[in-house]
This record gives sequence, C-alpha cells and structure tokens, in this order.
Amino acid sequence: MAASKRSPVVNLSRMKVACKDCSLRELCLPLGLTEDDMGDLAKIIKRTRNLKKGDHLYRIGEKLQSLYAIKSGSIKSLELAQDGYVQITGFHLPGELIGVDAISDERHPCDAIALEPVQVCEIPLNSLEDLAGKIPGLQRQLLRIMSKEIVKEQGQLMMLGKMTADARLATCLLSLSERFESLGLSAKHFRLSMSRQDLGDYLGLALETVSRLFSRFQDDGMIKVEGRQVHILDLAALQALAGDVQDWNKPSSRSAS
Amino acid sequence: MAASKRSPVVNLSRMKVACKDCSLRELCLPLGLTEDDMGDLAKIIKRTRNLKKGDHLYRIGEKLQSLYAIKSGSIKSLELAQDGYVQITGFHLPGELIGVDAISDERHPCDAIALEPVQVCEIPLNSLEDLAGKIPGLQRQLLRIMSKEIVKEQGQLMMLGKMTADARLATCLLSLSERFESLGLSAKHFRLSMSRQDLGDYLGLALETVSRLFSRFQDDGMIKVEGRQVHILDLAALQALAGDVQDWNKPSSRSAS
DNA sequence: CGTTGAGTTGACTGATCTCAAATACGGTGG
DNA sequence: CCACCGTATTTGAGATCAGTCAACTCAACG
Repeated sequence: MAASKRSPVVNLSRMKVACKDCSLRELCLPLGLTEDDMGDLAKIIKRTRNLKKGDHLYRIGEKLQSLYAIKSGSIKSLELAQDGYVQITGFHLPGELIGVDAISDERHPCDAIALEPVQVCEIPLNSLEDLAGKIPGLQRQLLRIMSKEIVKEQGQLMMLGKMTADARLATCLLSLSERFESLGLSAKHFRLSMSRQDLGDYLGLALETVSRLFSRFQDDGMIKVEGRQVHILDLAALQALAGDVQDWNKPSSRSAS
Repeated sequence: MAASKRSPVVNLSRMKVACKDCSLRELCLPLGLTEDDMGDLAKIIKRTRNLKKGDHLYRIGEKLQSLYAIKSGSIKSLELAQDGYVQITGFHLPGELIGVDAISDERHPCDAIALEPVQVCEIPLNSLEDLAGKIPGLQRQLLRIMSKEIVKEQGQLMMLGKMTADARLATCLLSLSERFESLGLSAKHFRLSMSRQDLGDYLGLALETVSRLFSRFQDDGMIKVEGRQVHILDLAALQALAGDVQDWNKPSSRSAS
C-alpha cells in the first residue's frame, strides 16, 4: 500500500542502474570519486533486488556475498538471543549501505528484514575490495562509512545504557526526522515503517511502554500520532527531552589539551 | 604495583619497535601480510607513547591524527551525555587498535583514558591509508577490524537492551576472561583494571548493582572476588547465566534458506 | 461479519536505582 | 614502617521506572 505514494526519491530509483545517475549516489559511497570512478563502480554493481515486507535480505549465519545499498524502502537489522529476545540493532533507510558488519568473519551476524517493499543494489564485496585497491577515494570512503557505523552504534549504547524511556523515544524520532529530511522528505511529518514492537526492540523497551510514550508525547502536545503517521509539533520540546547534545560533527571547531 | 608482575607479553613489548618483532603483531593487523609488508608497516609507525593511569590518549572533539595499537595496559573509551552521565563504550586490551571510530568525521567522538600504565604504538592514519592502497592485505585487514568492532558493539547493544543485570556482568567477565586468555594470560584468574563504577558505566548499571552482583556471584560459588582480583570457579554457571549463545564464529558451518 | 494482528490502556509487580552509612584499601607524609 | 586521608567498595532500606499480564478497540482481510 505504501508503495503507491512514495516520494520522488523512491520512484526515481527504480529505473536507474548506473551509480552516477542514481539519486542516492551521494549517500551510498559519496565524495572523492570522479565520474570515471563512478563508472567503474557501476560496473561491479549487480542488478537491483526487490523485497516484499517481511522478506529477509539475508539471515544470520549466511555467508557474506555482497553488501547492499538501499534504493528504496527500509530494513531492520536484528539479533536474536537464545531465549527468543530480539534486539534490533538498526533501521536502515535509502542511501545507506548494509551488510558491512559481516566483513569480519564473512558471515552475517544478524538478520536483515524488509519493513516494507524494498529495492537494493547488490555490491559484490570482492569486486568492491578490488576496486577500492585501485581507487583511493573509494577505499577511504569505505573506511568512513564503517567508522560512521561504529559511531552511530556508540550513540545507541549511550541511549540504551543511560537514557530514560522517554529520552530514548524522543531521540529515535528526532533521528528518523533528520534522516527523512536528508532524503528530501518532510522532517515534520512522516510515516513509521516499523511497528511499536520493532521500536521497543530497538529502544530496549516493551511495546506497551512505547505505545504509552506515544500517547504521552501527544498529550503533551509534542507530536500528533495517527497510528504510524507522526507529526512533529514541538521540535524544541523533543530535543530537550532527548537531551539535546552539542555535536562535534558541526562545522564549528575545537581542540583540547 | 601491577606493573611489576605483568605477563611476558607485556614486558616484551617495551623494547620492540618493528611490528614483525612485536609479540602482538598478530593481534593488531594480523594475517595476509608478508614480511616485506610488515616492514613497510613498521616504517610508518611512530614511537611508543606512554600513559599513566588516568591520562587521556585523546579527548572527544580532538582532531584525528593517528590510530593507536595498544602494546600494554588497558584503556576505556567513554562518551559523556550532557547531563554528566557517562557511557563507557569499550574496554581495550593489548593488541587492539583504537581510534577507528574517529575516521568518519576526523574527530574523536569519545574520550580514551588509560586505566593503568599504558604503552601504545602511534599509527598516523594518512600513512596507513596510503599503505593500505598499496597492500591489498592491509586494506582488507583494516576493513575486518572495523567490521569486528561493529559486531562487538552490536553484542553490546543486545546486552544493554535485553539482558538482566546478572547476565550482563557474567557476559562481561567471560569476555574479559577470553580476551586475557588469548593474550596468553590466565582465563581463570585475573585482575580487573577498571573500577566498579567503570563496569557500571559500561554495563548500564549503577556501581552498587555491580558490587552486589560480585557479592552474589561469590556467594553462589561462581567466582571468588578479592577487590579487583577475580577467580572464575564455575565457568559453566557463568556461561549459563550469560545465556551461552552458540556462535557463528566457530569453525562449524551452516547456511540458511 | 468473524478472525487476526496491531495498538492502547489499566493494574500490579519487581528489578534496579538512589540515598545513606559503614568498611576496606591504596597512597602519602612523617 | 606506621598513622592518616581520601577513594573505592560493600551493604542496607526505601523509592521508582518500566515490565508483565490482561482486557479492550480498531482496522484489514477473507
């Protein structure tokens, strides 16, 4: 159902194969690549793969063949504890590269499941590594992407280790808002592709707690909730709840000791 | 006091500069490198840097200059929330590479502080990247290391998101035990370099909770605690508590779907 | 129009935190 | 080598945030 009213970003992506024509090019492996480099990159990329909601992109334990760049839709990565508990380690949106965590032992350490209809570009790892050996910019970009993934997870650790339930949800909503915005979608109004259960499994909370928080946030006038549709009404309040941290990514400089 | 009775691994490390002679070589950037490669690698590595307990290896926000390979001692990485809360994102032992999380935006996203006297090799990132462009094995190794870091943090997410307090501590103790063992130290008897507070900040628990758990584990006969000295008495019980997960790293194979 | 899964809401429970106090330890100066 | 001080650790008691169990609503679907 969602497929029919996707944003332009998503519609575009269906027909393009070459990276240099892809509207997401700057997001997958951006910067430092020349037109020629992009051409080489495009050559190693296999055809688009389509997933329905609930389909696995890969399963835990499977041998790593390729990394995937998400062209449209969203994906959750999750780990299963032996006792059946689920921990979602990330939600992945268009323009993001998924599967890098499998490089270390050449097996996927988690499941990746489509939250809605998804299109991905398949990038054989061997070819990518070969190419990275020839194109310094690509090599650096790969390292950057993985480093960023590490930083993102560190933030997640802070969230799970120290933040209250409401701060967690506020942080999560703000993060999604920013990411939607950088995809050219509305930062104030969006549709969540994940269930309350998924959010709970991501935030380390019970689904009932997530549901209650949505209700409370709405009662407090911070957001408007209609099922999975979310309107952000009071950004500042959300940021305050999330514990708006100054961030080192911003252009402003600083050094220490 | 600890410095005087360090293991051979640690004593060795003081006098070596060249990687191929370093007893930790297999741990820092192992595998797939020829003798010549090792020589090239050694050339770019700067002199050892020594830290006292409590010293910063780097601070949050500082510009990334180098990665560091730990030769001896241990280091904690931590993030600070605006409200003063601390989340320790990792404990780093000899043979580990630290600082890779700073590659993405060329600034360190966290503080790194010595938990005891520490020796590190400084590896200028630019030189390392250049070298990785020439040595495919090194490039792959870098990607592997970063990927492993991501996987490690995913496990940490599971811990913080879903595990009970006792499972968290058990998991942490087992992890340290394994890592000590792979350094050639005893897996059953070791000294923690971090305080109860540090453990709490790592595990997402109050220090009092950590302390109580140590007492309880001891009462249950699983471990013997003398301050920071820990003896593991009942490995199986600890593993059971930690929710001993079958792991995909082991040689045994499997595929799915 | 019944069945099913997602989401909401309420009542109660409990694991973990917070506050507080006692004790042990590590390091320092005499 | 010993006394002393500040910090780390242990332990207790009460408070609380979030989890669990359960009932109910709603929308989608056949």
